[in-house]
Amino acid sequence: MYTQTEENYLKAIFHLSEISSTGISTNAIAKKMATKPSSVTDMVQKLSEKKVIHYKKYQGVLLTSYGRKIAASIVRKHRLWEVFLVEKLNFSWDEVHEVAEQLEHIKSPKLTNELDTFLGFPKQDPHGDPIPDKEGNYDLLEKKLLATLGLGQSGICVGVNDSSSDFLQFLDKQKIALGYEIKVVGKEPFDGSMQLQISNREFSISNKIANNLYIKILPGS
Amino acid sequence: MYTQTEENYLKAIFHLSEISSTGISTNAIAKKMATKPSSVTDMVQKLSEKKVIHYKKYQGVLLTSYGRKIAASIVRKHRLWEVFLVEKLNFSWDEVHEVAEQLEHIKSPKLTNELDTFLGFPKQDPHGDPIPDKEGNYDLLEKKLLATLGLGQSGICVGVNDSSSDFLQFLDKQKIALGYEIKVVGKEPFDGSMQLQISNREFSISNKIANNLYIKILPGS
DNA sequence: GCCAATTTTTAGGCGTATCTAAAAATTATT
DNA sequence: AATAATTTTTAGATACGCCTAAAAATTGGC
Repeated sequence: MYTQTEENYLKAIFHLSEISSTGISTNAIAKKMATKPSSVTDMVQKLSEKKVIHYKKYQGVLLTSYGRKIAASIVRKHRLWEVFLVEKLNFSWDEVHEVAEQLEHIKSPKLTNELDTFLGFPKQDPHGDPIPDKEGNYDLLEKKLLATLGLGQSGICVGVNDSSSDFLQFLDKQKIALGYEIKVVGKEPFDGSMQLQISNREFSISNKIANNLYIKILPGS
Repeated sequence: MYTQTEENYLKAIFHLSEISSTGISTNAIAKKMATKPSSVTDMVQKLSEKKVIHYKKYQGVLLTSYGRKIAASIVRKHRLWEVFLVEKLNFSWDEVHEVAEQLEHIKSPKLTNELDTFLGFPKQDPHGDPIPDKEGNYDLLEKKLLATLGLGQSGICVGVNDSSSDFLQFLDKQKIALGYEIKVVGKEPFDGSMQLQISNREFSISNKIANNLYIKILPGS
């Protein structure tokens, strides 16, 4: 069994591993965990003894396959709870993270799997991130600019390129927000503008807008 | 903010207060928490500094009104989660406690209140214990012998007087179990036997049986 | 390839929550 | 009321997770 702190370190290393494929540095972990590098050294030595990470002095760490499985199960719980909070308890996109950080540490395989069933086996969380299955496997969703999507494709809005207040206010006015599912229902070759559908609402945006919105493609679209 | 351990001590003192109305002894708390009396002394000194209990050396402890409110909010969360687990996630009566012990420490007033709404503002948990409201108020349900119930009254089966295997096997055969709601639909003056209804199933039991089953009366019955 | 800058580790300390063993206070017995 | 039994508290120790300060190893610049 792992303490909440150990689980948080595993999760941090898991997320850092998704970016850099080399060994994860003590400093990188310290930054992510908002602690000091010396504390990280203490913890990675402990995690190494527990065989969940590979660690050699001064060489950074990597998850063992065992450690990766544990980390994935924590991420699975985190994202399932996020879906629950948004879909069943009227939480908004930006309120879920803090609570899910707590709920992800609840230890009960039955709870996790029944929750999964209750929610209808969702494949993505409200931010468009994939939910690992019981074995820890998940689909990597590709992040693209909205402008690159083809007709009929849909995805979840996950970020902006330009964060000027003009642009953010435009998004607000059009009721486009992170976490929304957007479907491309038309593309205008002449000016690159796009016809979009968000929850049965249709409207069009310019090419400039489409080049400033990041989207995660939903599989099978 | 309180640590999980502090919350568990508060809850233990809260439950012990429901029984004995005098000061709660160090030993009683140690027994309930499965720790040593010396550990309890350490903790009650800390809780006393935080003004959640009244404590004078060698004289036991009592919750302050502030402490009682905090304890009630933990019990509220525990029991709401129990309802959730049983009604939404197919947990059985006896599986919920361990998981609820973890879930009760999640800190998010919005979560608690939305959960309450989602569940339709239940007044009892699956064991028939009352769920405190936001202010920490709750109805005390009276525990009675089934034999003392009047015609038309109903309650939740919460315990047995006689735990001989003969008696427990009888309950099993009749499909009577803790947590079940029982309604009295007939009383026979001649031999004191009773006609019961459990989830649309009707059958009768002898007076001897009725004198060995504890029931919590549901308000308004 | 050497020296400086950076990163990482070690050493020693702190607060929490626990324990055991022993001392102090209370309660019960005669 | 004095002593015995019990309860409670204190004292000192341990594991966890964190810190600061200093030492050691690695990396980068010239």
